[in-house]
Amino acid sequence: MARLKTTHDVFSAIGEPKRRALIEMLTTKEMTVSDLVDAMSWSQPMVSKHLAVLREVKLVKERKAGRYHYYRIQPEELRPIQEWMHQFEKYWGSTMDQLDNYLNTIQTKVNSDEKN
Amino acid sequence: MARLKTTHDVFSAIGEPKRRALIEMLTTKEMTVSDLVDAMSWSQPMVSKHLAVLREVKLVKERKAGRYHYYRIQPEELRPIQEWMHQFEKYWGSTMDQLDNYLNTIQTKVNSDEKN
DNA sequence: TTGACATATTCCCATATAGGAATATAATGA
DNA sequence: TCATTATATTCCTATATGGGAATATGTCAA
Repeated sequence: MARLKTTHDVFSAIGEPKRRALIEMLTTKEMTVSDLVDAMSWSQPMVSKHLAVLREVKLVKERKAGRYHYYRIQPEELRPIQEWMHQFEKYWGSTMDQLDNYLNTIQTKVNSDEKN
Repeated sequence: MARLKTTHDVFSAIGEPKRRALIEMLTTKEMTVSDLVDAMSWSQPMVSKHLAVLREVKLVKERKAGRYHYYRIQPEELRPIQEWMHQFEKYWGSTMDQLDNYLNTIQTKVNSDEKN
């Protein structure tokens, strides 16, 4: 088969840098499509199409007011990512360096049982 | 243009569920390709090809010992994701304790739903 | 009503997969 | 040397883009 659809899940959806940029832009405020077109300097169809992907995975929510469509982020939908990262945090504590040390320690132990 | 290469960055690389599974499997120990083939029940070329993507974005590191190629996770390469997520933490609370509570709540809810 | 504005969708195309199968490369041991 | 084992790469194909251009849909205002 080919690659997964970008709308398969949140991980796929945020794989595209432009969609991450949209999410960042929407972090603090609700914005219309044309607000986003101005802010990002992309074509209007490009903005609409990336928003459509984010909408499908529910990372953004649309609120229509006449001609204007206001988009806002749905941060709770990012939880799967946070949870996925969380499984690594339980090994590393607060810093990446601690995780490194932890992994080096246990992997050294495992290696004493090595095959060669 | 077409879609970004999966090796474009860490975000693209982990968009594929199988690659996330490999990373999870490598969290606690170094493993050879055949270890991973056995653990995941995928074909050997499939494992090797997904590892190649992870290797290219430096999420895993290879250590060759004779015929065996040991792979280990490079956790510091997950930092871009952690940092990107950090900006949203304020929406659900920044501590892992709160995340734990959230997860426990969900789990409890799921369990009680199953009983009905 | 009608033109202008706001947004979404469709068409087209070049590109990059993911997966299966076959094959290549490399290291080992008898 | 040669068969076996371990891993990587190549070939093939169906599929899904992301971007540009054109167009459709929806809404408002004069």
